[in-house]
Amino acid sequence: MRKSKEEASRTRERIVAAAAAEFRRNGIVATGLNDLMSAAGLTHGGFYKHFESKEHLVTEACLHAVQSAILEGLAAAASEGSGAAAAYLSTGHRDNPATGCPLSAIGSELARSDEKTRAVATDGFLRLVEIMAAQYGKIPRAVARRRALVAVSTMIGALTMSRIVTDSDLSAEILKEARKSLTDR
Amino acid sequence: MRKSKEEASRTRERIVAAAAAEFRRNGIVATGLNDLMSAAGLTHGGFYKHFESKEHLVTEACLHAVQSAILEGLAAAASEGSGAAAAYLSTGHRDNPATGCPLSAIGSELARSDEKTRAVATDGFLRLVEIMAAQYGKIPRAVARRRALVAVSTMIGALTMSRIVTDSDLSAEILKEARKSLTDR
DNA sequence: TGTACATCAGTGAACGCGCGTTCACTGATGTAC
DNA sequence: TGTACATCAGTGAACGCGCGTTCACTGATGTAC
Repeated sequence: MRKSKEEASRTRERIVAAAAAEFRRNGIVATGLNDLMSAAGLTHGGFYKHFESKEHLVTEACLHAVQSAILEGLAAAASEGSGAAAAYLSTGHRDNPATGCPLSAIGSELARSDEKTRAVATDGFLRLVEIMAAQYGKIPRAVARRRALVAVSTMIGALTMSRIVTDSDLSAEILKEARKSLTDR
Repeated sequence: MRKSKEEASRTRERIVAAAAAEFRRNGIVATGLNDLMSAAGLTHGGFYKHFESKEHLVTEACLHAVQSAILEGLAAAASEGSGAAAAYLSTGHRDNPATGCPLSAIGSELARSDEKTRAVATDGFLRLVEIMAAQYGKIPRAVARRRALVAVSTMIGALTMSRIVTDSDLSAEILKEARKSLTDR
């Protein structure tokens, strides 16, 4: 039953993609390797042919999530004139954590993850900061960066809260007010 | 071994307090009832004399966390002139999630909790919003509320990120910039 | 007020279950000659 | 190029463990007379 190198690396990629989605959907701790491997169309036994441990997969899944989420964020920011903040603070993003920003979807779990995973998350955060800073036009780089640091914090906090809150009007209001405060300048 | 009503209700309170701390320290899913009962100085068997299920305890622990965190936040905001934002965005708060705001400590897990728990979290969020709004002086109530909605989102996002980030300078910078942007007005 | 009985807080063993991880096995792929 | 052998991706059963939950039991507390 050995698979070709090419097919094996595609399998590995499928596991990482499934993990990136499931972790964001259900949380890291709450997602079992069994569910994960089933989601990737495999049996659980083969997991350790690809990864040393669940912890290692978490790091890779986080990297995958950051990269795909950033790519979509960039695309949205480039195509619309409304910018990255509006795309980030949309109800579409709120309602689809599995394909969205991991900093919002699993933020409090990332804070308890190992150094490597947190380094990957840090990198993703800084890329988001740069995307925001790049939108501020002709102000000094350092000033734009500082403003973007706060803007991205607002985005992450607002999206997280919009998912917690039980009142759907309040949820929409949080997103709207955050959007307004980040785009009215 | 029956205990008096009074002692029993003190025991119950001890379990809730231990849960509130442990959930914020280690996360909800990652905290077992066994650890929790030990932390409260009991054996695990007695848990169901006080609570219907872990889920019910989560709701109560969240309420406890919200109330005590708010009380401390209020005290800090009242005593210092620097305001609630400065207290919230301090390194002391960042380094002690077990006694801090649950929205930052377990935000992404709260988003996946049941309706009741999320209602408690919503209430806590709105109280934080009111505390912030009350600091804005003589602007219309609705305007202050909208501004506070964004301010609290920024506080939650910035504190969460300051705990994720692997670079301690960056962590401090996130807190500092968020503090500046919320107090320089 | 004192006595007899019911209640129930807390203990500790046990339940089934799913977790992360390991392992013997299969058989197609890759490699060496 | 063809053949023989080693490699290893994936399977499925099994490992020990801790999870949330249940239960029989103990004995002090609460209650009824």
